[in-house]
Amino acid sequence: MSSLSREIEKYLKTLLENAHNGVIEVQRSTLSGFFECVPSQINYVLSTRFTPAHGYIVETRRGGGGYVRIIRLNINSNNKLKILFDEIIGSELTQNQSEGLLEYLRKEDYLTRREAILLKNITSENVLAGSLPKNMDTLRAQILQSILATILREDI
Amino acid sequence: MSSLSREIEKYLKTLLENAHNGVIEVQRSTLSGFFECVPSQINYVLSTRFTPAHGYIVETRRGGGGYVRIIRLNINSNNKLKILFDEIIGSELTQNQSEGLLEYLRKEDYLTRREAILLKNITSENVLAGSLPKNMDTLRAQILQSILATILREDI
DNA sequence: TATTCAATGGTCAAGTATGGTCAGAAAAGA
DNA sequence: TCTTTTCTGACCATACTTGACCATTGAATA
Repeated sequence: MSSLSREIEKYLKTLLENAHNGVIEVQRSTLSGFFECVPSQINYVLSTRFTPAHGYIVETRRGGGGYVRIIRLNINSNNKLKILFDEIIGSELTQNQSEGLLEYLRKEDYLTRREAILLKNITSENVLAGSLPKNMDTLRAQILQSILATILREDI
Repeated sequence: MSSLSREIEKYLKTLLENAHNGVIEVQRSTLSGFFECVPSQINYVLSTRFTPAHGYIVETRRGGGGYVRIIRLNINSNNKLKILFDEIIGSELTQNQSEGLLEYLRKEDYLTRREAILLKNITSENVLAGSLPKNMDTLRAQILQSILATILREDI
């Protein structure tokens, strides 16, 4: 059972796929009308799935003729990779953010599908389990275990 | 008399049999409703019968539209990996050991050269730095940093 | 020009829908 | 009986949805 947010996300990403320059413009009210939800639902989707960490920038404008513009970042054109790198140094990333970033790197073909899955699993809660492991060697074992499990998967 | 846990286990494994790619998705609440038990019973079954050691990976998501995804591992054809896997469970690995293991996986063509490098860097002392990071989000940032650094390398 | 106001979009907190954890009770097995 | 496994329920964490109220913009109007 997919959530509304996921539907809206999918819809927007389809629009972006079909846009030649990786930019789309929509109206918040129109979108929310289409999906029969409150307008702020759109904001929720944007703020959880179209952040810079996910590889997107959102620009908006209020008032008459207002709009929501979603821009998919393209690494090649503006050295985004190095910028990302700098931004991430010394920072913290939630699972959602790191997942988004890996997905982005995948989409930009900096990672293969398998690489992305490997890395996503490693940075997931299950591996970096809720509580911090006692020491680095334990953590390493958990990571290697995750790697082996991924290699063993039938569906990739 | 078969226990409820065994029933649930059997049920899930039947579903997996009928799934094409060894992956199924269920909802915890639906399942517990079906078997008329408390939701946490499902967790019990998952954690006692669908662990990586048993040949399964479980991925979950909370919140609206949440799910429990069970992925069957392909252990039949890969005895060597399975043995390795069992050895690692609950153990600890020094950097040297994990590097050796990755090297082995590379040599046996379970990993590409690039994958091996990515993973080796992640499990190196520099990333999983001597002292444990303050929290998971910090650790994730360190890992992503390492990934980006590897991607940026021109020699692979 | 200054003011007003309709048309947009933004924020935030509360409510709902999932799933997770853990400790102790109950049941089963040795 | 003693131990292990199973079951239960109270409490927790995360993700999604909704609605009341706020802010900005541009066009119409005074």
